[in-house]
Amino acid sequence: MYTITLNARINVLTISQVAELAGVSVATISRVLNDSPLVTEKTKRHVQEVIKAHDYHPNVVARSLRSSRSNMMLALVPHISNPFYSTIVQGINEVAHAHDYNLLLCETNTLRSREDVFFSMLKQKTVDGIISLDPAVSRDNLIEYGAKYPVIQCCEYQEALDVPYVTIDNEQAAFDAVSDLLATGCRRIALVNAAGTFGYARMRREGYLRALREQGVGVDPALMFEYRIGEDSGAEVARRLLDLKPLPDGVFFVSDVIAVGAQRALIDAGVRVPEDVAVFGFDDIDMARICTPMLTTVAQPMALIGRKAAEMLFTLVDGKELEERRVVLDYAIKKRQSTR
Amino acid sequence: MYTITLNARINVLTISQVAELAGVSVATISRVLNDSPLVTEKTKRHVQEVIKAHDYHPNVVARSLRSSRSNMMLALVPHISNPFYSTIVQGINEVAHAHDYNLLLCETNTLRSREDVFFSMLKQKTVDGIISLDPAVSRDNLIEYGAKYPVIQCCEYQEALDVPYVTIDNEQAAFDAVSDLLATGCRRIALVNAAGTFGYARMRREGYLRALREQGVGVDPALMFEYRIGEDSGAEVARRLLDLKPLPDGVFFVSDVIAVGAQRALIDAGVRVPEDVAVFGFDDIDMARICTPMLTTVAQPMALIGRKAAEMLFTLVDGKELEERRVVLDYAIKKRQSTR
DNA sequence: TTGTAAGCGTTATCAT
DNA sequence: ATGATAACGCTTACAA
Repeated sequence: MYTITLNARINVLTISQVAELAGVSVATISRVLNDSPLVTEKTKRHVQEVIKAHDYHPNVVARSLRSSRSNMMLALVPHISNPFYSTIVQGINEVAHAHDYNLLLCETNTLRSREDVFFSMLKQKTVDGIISLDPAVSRDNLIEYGAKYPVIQCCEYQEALDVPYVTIDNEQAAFDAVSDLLATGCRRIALVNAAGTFGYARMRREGYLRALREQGVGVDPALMFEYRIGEDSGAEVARRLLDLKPLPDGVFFVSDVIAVGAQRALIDAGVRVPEDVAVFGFDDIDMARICTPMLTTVAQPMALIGRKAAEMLFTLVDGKELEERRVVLDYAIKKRQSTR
Repeated sequence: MYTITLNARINVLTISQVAELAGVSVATISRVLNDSPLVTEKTKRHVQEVIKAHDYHPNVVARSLRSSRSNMMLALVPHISNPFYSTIVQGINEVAHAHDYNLLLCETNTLRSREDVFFSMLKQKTVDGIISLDPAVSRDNLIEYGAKYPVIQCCEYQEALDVPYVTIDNEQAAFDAVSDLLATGCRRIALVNAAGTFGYARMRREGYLRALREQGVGVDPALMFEYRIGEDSGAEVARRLLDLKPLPDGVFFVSDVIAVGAQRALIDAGVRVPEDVAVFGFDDIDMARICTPMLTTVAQPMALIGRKAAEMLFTLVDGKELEERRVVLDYAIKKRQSTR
């Protein structure tokens, strides 16, 4: 005999109530719910009818506790309001929903303590996997959790760690961008880069240096800048650029967000773009096609990157082997008005 | 060879193991964990040391199953990559983290089926509360769930429903914007609005009409447009605007995202802004200060709106009474270059 | 003040 | 093929 206990707040059926309604055991209900082949077609149909008739939905928390599966994945981003990240997240979300998963959105604000909390959710099975978009993510967590749980590095990655990743060829993309700047006559090309602790920043700097070297253009350390993500704005970077005498004739920004802001400030200061200074961005966010002049940039396939990362994560979550542990997607140079 | 071992409980202590390590019962551990006053200072300290020494973290799923509290809240947004929403979400997130809560980010893509799934998480205690940013959210869900669970309407709201909300005075803001357009000489002012099914769209239209009426300017239905959120781009809207003969001398857009895109297309078509057509936006997203000409707009305090909504939600989650169930925050008119 | 034990709603392992 | 029942890890009466 089953006791029927109604939820205090609202009439939410439990599996045992459904069992009683259907005249079978909870085990049978559970089997139908999980598509077990051990149920006759007849009882299966009957149970499904009862479930439908009473609008029963299994309790996901209980299921998660018992089965150690949460149907939830986590995306680690530095700041969600950054359009570069939010577009990738949209791609991740598409795939997550297709797999009947939900996305826990976690902003680290590049704080280590936050990050630790999020990674520990893997142990607890609060989430089944993590996609890290955070370039500041710690090696330790990546090593510790990446070895035991589904973890994918997205965009930023640490090669040595054997944690699967999806990215573009940052060095070559930067090389292409700077080569284009050189080909259109620039000779004093500034580099506005993220912190050198980030792999993508190092690789883009390599590409920048290789392009200069290949054209026999000398490197001027005074032209190489670093900005702090989430702290320095494009306008601030522009001020530092304007202090340069003479002005550079081209600037390669490793982020569109910074590029459009700096370009705006440069123009306000009377600089002509691209006549005085050519501006090259990176990412191809919406703003790049809306600012004036429209920004020449390296287009990253952001939604695709997100979708791919999510698909890789699900392969891991399903306990399968990844065909490619290192996925390098194509980028594209978008020539617009901010360069010659 | 690299294999992911799922369901393997590695290194994860349970409460009973900690109890054994500390030489007390699980109940005592639980009491320490939950700050119960029924534990002596001495045992409390001892237990805390053991917890710290072994890096024990309670399993949140089990806790959630038992206590019907998930420490998770849900934000319902139409599209996360829309900068207006992502900035509000950032505000929500700040408060959530301060309360030791996590944010489940749910994109409805304005799909009813999605929405239903998310609301039903309240029943299951998968989430403790919902903040809806979706203007297309259904009355039914708001009524059904709003009466029984913590639900806050954010920006968009349905007055009649008695579900608490935070917003700005949309009618007055639109009135102010259009009045400014009129004051600077515009007489043929177009309205580019969201679907009339949305409350904020109706209220902004009211403000538009009141401003015209007050200045004795006739209303021309041919100047009133509707775009579909997430489908029509600013460029498409601009095309429809360009079909108008003669062109309007001012346009009031109820969304910056559409305004900056349309302005860009207008300029590309040879229209001078603001000389030929003045452009007024709404929201004050980052792009508004970066596009050329810089966009005159109604600034909504997005991060503040998000924070306020989250605080209200927590009041409800804590079972307390809301001091204000209808919060109307201040907006500000930002005059920039796109109007005269 | 501390311990014992009964759930929370599932899934999975036994029997039958 | 189906049913009874023991976990999953925690909170909380109720006992001691």
